[in-house]
Amino acid sequence: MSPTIKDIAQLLHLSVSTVSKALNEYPDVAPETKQRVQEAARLLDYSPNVIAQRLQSRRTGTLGFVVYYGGNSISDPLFNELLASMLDAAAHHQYDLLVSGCPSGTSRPAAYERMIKTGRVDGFIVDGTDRHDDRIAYLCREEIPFVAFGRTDQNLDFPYVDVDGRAGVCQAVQHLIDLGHQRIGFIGLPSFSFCAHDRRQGYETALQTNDLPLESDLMVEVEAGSEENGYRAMVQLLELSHPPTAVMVSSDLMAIGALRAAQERNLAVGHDLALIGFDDISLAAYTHPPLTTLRQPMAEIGQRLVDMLVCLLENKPLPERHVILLPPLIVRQSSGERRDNP
Amino acid sequence: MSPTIKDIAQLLHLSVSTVSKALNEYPDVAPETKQRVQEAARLLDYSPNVIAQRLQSRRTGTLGFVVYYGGNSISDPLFNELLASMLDAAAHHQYDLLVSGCPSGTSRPAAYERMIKTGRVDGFIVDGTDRHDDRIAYLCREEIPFVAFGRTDQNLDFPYVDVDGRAGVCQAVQHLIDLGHQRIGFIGLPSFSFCAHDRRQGYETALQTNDLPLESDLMVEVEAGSEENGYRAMVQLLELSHPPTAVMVSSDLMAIGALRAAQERNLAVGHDLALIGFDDISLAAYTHPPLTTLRQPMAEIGQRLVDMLVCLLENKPLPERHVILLPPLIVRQSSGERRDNP
DNA sequence: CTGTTAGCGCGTTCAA
DNA sequence: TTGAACGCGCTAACAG
Repeated sequence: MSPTIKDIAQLLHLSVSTVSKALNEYPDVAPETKQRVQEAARLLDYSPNVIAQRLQSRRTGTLGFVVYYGGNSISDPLFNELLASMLDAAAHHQYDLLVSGCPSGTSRPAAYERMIKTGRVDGFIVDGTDRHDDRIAYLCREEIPFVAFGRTDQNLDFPYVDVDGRAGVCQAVQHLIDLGHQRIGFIGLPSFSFCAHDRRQGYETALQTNDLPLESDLMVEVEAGSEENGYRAMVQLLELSHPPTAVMVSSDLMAIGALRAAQERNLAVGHDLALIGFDDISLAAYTHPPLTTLRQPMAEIGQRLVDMLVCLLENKPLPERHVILLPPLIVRQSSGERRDNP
Repeated sequence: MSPTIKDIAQLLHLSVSTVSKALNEYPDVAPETKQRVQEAARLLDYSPNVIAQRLQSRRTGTLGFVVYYGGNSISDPLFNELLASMLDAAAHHQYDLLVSGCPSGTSRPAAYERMIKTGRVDGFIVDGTDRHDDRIAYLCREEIPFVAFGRTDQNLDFPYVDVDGRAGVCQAVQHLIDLGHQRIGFIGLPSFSFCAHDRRQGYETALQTNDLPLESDLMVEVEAGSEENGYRAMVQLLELSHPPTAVMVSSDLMAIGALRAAQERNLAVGHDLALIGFDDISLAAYTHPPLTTLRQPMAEIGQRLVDMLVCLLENKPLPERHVILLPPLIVRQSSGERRDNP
């Protein structure tokens, strides 16, 4: 086994507590013994047992992150980027990140309850909020530290980071209108999710601002943001007697499915049909044609989430309790050029 | 704070050890007291403190998984699927999964050393092996329990799960030859990685078996498996004075970049040019045209890795120490129809 | 069958 | 400046 403080103490004929102090830079220890202890620690290749430290400090130094296989959470291409940035930030603060699946069949709050009650983690990052989110409600009620990526429509005050999907989509749809489009379709994510609703509002706002009618035929809502569902939704729009000339799609994955549906009907996207996605996954630049989309700044989001949660856990004041980031519109070729009025 | 065994003991006027035994289903405790204890535990909503359990048992019940932001590990689209299946399997065995980034600037073995020496984890899953892998060498030397996804060319015996890239690519290239292709290009991953080398061997074997010449012009090796690099490699192949009529690409991400390069030159992939990828990421079915590729069975891989590691940690015999899975060839449209001989 | 005692490895009193 | 004593919450050995 790896050496303990006790081993160092015996080697140097010192007490365990003195060695502990020396290793933790306490002021009340002779410079000389401190030196000796630290040398011995290096010699024996000593590493503190974090389990023991955690038991005694009653803090785990661990952030919890619960993912859902079935849902959109882990299958989202941006998940990787989020995880990478959170790992980076957590390491920077000397925290571990415990990733846990939610066993299917159990309620979502139960997964969080288990992790916190058994003392595995000190707090949570919550990803992918719903408009009415039982996890958020639970965590607020129990006063468990957490930061969410996403807002809710519940009347609860909790710290979050979010992307302004409404403003983003509004800007994107305005871009389509500026290019000369009048019939613009919308493919939305399931509306129980907050961001789905948020993005849809951006679409509606943009149309209303430009005195364009809202037509329910032009708005399709899918069950999950897969390529398959994007494909199907696009087929549905293209089969309308009076199909749209442009479509705002709520995720890049769906946009790629939509692209394929258009291409199978020999529509040249970027010319016959304008398409805009959401996310800016790395593949978006490599579709044919490259996808115009709204970029989610995942690196910043992950870092902010972790920074905020660490503040909460260490009782430091939060610089900002609510962070809302604007997703920049990345114009590529799928949205096309200015169009002659029909 | 959440209640402890001590709280239950005081409530029932029992000793701490009796309560502990009752909760852990020890035989030497009166059925009646066991009943009372378990009722009280439910009443108080007791959960055991896993940190304390770990300290006393000297086992963390945690599997370690180190990822690299820079490398291919976390940015790989299959990473999600691997993680999901590992989480599922780990939960099934009652293990936690601690995901940790490798701080850039430190050596790779150092990340593993830190996790095991500080007692954060009991063992590791290692992903993305190199032909000469310093992590594997370290873990073998220190006799730290681990299972690798991937093999190495070092003379070390360790448990692993791997995909037979050689046989897979060989089959795919044979498929191209059977369709009538004679000039077949190859886009490979960096050859320090084992699987890159393995796949390349499959390509070479297939050509040799069919008495086709190996031409170094037709084999491109990139620095990392990104769309961008696939794009560039394909441009390089297409600019040859005598370009290939088919290309085997070592990853779907690169294949998507390659697809785009071909399309920009107005080549109809699946007709003018055949393309086969590797991985079968979910998007592969939604490119234009859909991508023929070799499927990596990630769900099975993740589960096997975890099952094996758990066996190792619990000193159970390993059913198989070396598992090699065949990647099935998924024929879609990018590889095209049978071709008239030129 | 139950309770007492001890110890996992560490940090933190408080005397000496 | 050092060390003895205690406790974090739990399990395990041994007495009773």
